[in-house]
Amino acid sequence: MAVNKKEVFTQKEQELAAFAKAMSHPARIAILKELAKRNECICGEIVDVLPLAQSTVSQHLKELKNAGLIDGTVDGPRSCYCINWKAFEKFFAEFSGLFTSLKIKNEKACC
Amino acid sequence: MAVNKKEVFTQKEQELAAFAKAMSHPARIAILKELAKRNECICGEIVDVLPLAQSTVSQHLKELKNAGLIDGTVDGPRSCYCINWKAFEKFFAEFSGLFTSLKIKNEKACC
DNA sequence: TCTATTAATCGTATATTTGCGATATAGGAT
DNA sequence: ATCCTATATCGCAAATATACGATTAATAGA
Repeated sequence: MAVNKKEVFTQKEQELAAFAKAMSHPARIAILKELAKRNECICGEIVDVLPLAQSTVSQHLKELKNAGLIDGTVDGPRSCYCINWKAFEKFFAEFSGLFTSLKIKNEKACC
Repeated sequence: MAVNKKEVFTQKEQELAAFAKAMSHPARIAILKELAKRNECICGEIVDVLPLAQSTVSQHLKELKNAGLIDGTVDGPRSCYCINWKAFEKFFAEFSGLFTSLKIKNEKACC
């Protein structure tokens, strides 16, 4: 029975996992690239660039937004998405921190 | 219907997503921490430390192994897991590279 | 040889993710 | 007011992930 056991882990572990999860689909990585490529926020073109249906892209955008990696403002007929650099950098810094702390703990080679 | 569309993205995007996916569960992050903590590879204790059933831990270990993040050698009754630092560093470097390239492309603030 | 121990694998139940078409919504243009 | 365009949301189907107990496999020790 797939009871969700995620809450038994530390807050930090959950945060890092959530960040990784947001990045865990090639479509979302492609979306982030597209968002970064354009300076202005005319973001409707993402649908044209990606080989996915409009509704699917919209869903991926929503997930990125829920994860806090991007901001989006609905503006009636069109909407505007862009990367939330502050949040993104924070997540990335945490992620780097994890990596570094793992390495420090493991100076001795093992296998 | 949920046809797997991952292959329409670039190799790199798929690799990065796969790495992120491996890190996208708090249990797997906790496992990596435990593996890093111990210098020797007596890794049966991971099951004791984590609040999960033995079979579940085994499954997470398998996924980390499939992703290439850890090595594991079965040794009869007990088995030995440890982080594959070479691969891990490679993945992390790629991930950092993505982050950096996103930032470079987006010097101008947008929203 | 028999038994205990350790860990992988199988089977199963449930939850979540992915994807799409259809529909709803919300402004802009005519 | 009516139509057009761009997006979000809904409903559904299929695939994957998560979790566990039971079983199997493999070896170490009595």
